[in-house]
Amino acid sequence: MVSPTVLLDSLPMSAYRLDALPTWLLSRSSGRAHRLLSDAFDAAGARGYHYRALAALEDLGPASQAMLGRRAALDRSDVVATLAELEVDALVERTLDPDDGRRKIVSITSAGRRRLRQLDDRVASVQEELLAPLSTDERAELIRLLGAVAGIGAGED
Amino acid sequence: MVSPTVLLDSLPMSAYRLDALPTWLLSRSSGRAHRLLSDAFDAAGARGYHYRALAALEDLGPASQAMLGRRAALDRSDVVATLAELEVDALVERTLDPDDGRRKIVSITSAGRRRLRQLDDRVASVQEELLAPLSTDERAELIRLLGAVAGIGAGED
DNA sequence: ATTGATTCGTTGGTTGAGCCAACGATCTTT
DNA sequence: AAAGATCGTTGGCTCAACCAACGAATCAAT
Repeated sequence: MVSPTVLLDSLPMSAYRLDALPTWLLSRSSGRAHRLLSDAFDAAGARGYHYRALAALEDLGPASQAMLGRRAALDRSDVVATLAELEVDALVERTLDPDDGRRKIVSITSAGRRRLRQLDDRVASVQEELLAPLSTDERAELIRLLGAVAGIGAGED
Repeated sequence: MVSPTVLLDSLPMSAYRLDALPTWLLSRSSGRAHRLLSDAFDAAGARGYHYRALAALEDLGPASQAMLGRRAALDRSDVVATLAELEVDALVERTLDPDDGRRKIVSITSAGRRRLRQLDDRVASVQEELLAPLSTDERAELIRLLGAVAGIGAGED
């Protein structure tokens, strides 16, 4: 364990210590992102969980609810509720897994794909608005650094 | 308004679209940061609001509750509750502002400063753990980029 | 083959951060 | 003097995230 004061001393100084604190900056920018996304989603009558589920589903292909939950970072119980909502509009389908009686295989429907494309557009607009202060290179760098911090691609199944 | 598809096309590709989405990466890393901080704080019998208030107070010097709330991004009502909790342990003091009957001037006490130093150590450890995958240069760059995205230093009073 | 552990979907919760509305009191603006 | 803004305070609300427990099904290990 490195001495706790080492990092802060090497950080850019500000009149206000919070403004140089990575966790604080993360919290603030994530909060802003969340606000923008929320607005965009409920202007479309959707919620964040819907997008995460649909996007993960199209990427995964037909998958069990448990797999879907892992991929979209949704608790099992939240997957249940989310899928129930998506099923109302026939955006997803559930069938029993013939090879494993515990599982249900979830698939995105063509209506779901259409819906996902709508939401993708709105989500892309939010990225644009959020990253407006950054150049193209800076955006790519930010994504790379955040990926490392978030532990993406660092072997979870 | 830029076409929504422009950004995503210029982004690094991943097998899973969420993993290339800035808002998603922000949410994930912020979530991880929040979890680490929460654990650190309640191992010390504190909460995030306490640290934010104490840190902002030491930086600001004696300040009104409204000013404190703006600086620490706390709602007025949350400032009230937080200060009440801090006052129990005499970490802050409140006096009426002689120049403005609406205001109360809040000051951090020496006990508050001692407490803040404890929490600062724990917070620094969390930064270290969170940023472990990054080099020193990368950490500085991440802070810079997040500052821009969060709109820090972009003129709020 | 039976037992023990694990996984799956589901139900029914809890927590905490972030807000919002409204109020009386006080200041500021006109 | 009147109208509007700001202050601290009370009492709420929402939503993302998470947890515990359950019966059913599967898997692992003897």
